[in-house]
Amino acid sequence: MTEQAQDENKLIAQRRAKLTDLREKGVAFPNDFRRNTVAGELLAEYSEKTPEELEALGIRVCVAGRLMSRRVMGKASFAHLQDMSGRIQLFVQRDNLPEGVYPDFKKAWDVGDILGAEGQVFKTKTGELSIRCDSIRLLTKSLRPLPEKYHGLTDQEQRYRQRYVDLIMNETTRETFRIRTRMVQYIRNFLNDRDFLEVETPMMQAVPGGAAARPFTTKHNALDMDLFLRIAPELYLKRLVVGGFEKVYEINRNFRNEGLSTRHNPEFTMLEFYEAYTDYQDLMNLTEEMLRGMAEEVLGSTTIHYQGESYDFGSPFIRMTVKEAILKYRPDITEADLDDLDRARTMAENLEIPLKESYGLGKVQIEIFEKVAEHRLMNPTFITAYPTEVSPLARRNDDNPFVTDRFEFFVGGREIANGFSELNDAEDQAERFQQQLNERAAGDDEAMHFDADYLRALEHGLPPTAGEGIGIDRLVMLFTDSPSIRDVLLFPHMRAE
RNA sequence: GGGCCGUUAGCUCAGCUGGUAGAGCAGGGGACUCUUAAUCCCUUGGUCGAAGGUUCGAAUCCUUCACGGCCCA
Repeated sequence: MTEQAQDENKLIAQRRAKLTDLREKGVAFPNDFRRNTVAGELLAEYSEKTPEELEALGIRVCVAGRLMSRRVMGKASFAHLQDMSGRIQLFVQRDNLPEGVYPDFKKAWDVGDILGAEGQVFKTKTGELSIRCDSIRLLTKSLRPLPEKYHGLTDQEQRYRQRYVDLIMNETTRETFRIRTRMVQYIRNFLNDRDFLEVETPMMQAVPGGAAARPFTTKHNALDMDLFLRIAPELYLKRLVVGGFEKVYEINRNFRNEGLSTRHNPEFTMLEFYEAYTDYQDLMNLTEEMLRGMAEEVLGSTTIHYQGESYDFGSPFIRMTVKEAILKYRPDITEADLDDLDRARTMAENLEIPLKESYGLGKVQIEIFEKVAEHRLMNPTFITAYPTEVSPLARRNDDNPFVTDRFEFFVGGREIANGFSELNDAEDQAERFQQQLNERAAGDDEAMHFDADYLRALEHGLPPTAGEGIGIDRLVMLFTDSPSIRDVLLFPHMRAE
């Protein structure tokens, strides 16, 4: 038995028999039907017209799409055809069609089939815009039954595994992915308007860099060489700034070899952009402008409703440092507690945070921040002054080299973006890479690799630059009120069936 | 990784303290020329996620596994 045969059933067998009949009669999968409009266009153009006006206009149209419902009343039927733009009702009458077509429509064709129809636009007695068909054809036989018309497809596993069925059945799914595309288009327009250059950098890298994460490995056979799927494009984009592309961005996939959750998929989409002669403050301003504008344009509102909460993208975004955030949410902790390694470790242990011996003060502070503050950052918030220890690619602050000119951006308790003034001191970068190697040797397999070519690029001179990464999937979750990252990925990663 | 929940017809779901399975929709047959979850009459359809175990008897109880969902780390 073939794999395919395992889920065959009577319904499929009946449809296969109908397809066999079609093959015997001639071309079973014709491709000569041409439509001249779509459902949404008809509805937009003629919904407001009266039946009399439509009769006087006498508009003839050709539409095509999937048969989603059929109500047979003897010698006449109503049906709904769904195309990319929406649904239009068909009125199909035996005596308005060539001999023999109507019985096929009733018996040989099934809900789910792809049809082409031609006729005049009119309104039914109940006022629904419809097409009175005088020609109708089967264009593609569907062999598998669709889910039930009322409840549709609700099983989440099937919605993810068989996204094509989910898209056929669920308008909210279709809308989620349209919004996703509009968001990405908004970003492209926003950055293009500001003279950023969109580029593509390697997905397969000999040295994985730009983030602290475990990479996927692969092998190039001809070169007999191990390669890593990229965890970030960062180091390549900054090489381009060295090369003189002073404003660049890339929107593309990153791959991280981590567990799956409602917020993690092994491949996910990231926007990264870099602009020379700006700093992280400029970047925060740009981010705020972009996200506010995106909400207005894509959702028509600066208030985002997510899982019962509301987030305000219209007011100025909150800005505070890592330490301020900790002190705000834990008034019992003092600044002095955070500035001393021993006292900070005690604080962390009281909070039941597991610490490694190798953690310095900066890492301990961040662990405390993540435990007590991060999940409480609901409205759009920039957190700044990240410790240098946890920011190996960011520029040190001029007044306090313990921290960097870096921010992360949070909404709804979730990290959405990460940006900083870039470290363009090649010698400092070399030391930071060395420190990462030490951490790797100490057992941290997420520590960064030493990238000698990147250092060589920095030695040519990276202009003062700021750069940022924005997680597109999490942003889309927020904008589409989706509880799981799988809801915003067309084909989320699943275990084998 | 841990806890809880789920997996029954193509889909959405019932199935009680164990007695070998049901509905609606879809499908098949019939009636019906303004319906829209069309309606009315008749009707087909199941490896109850998988494998073990307990029992005279398991969809139901137990164990393990698979997949998914939610929460936690």
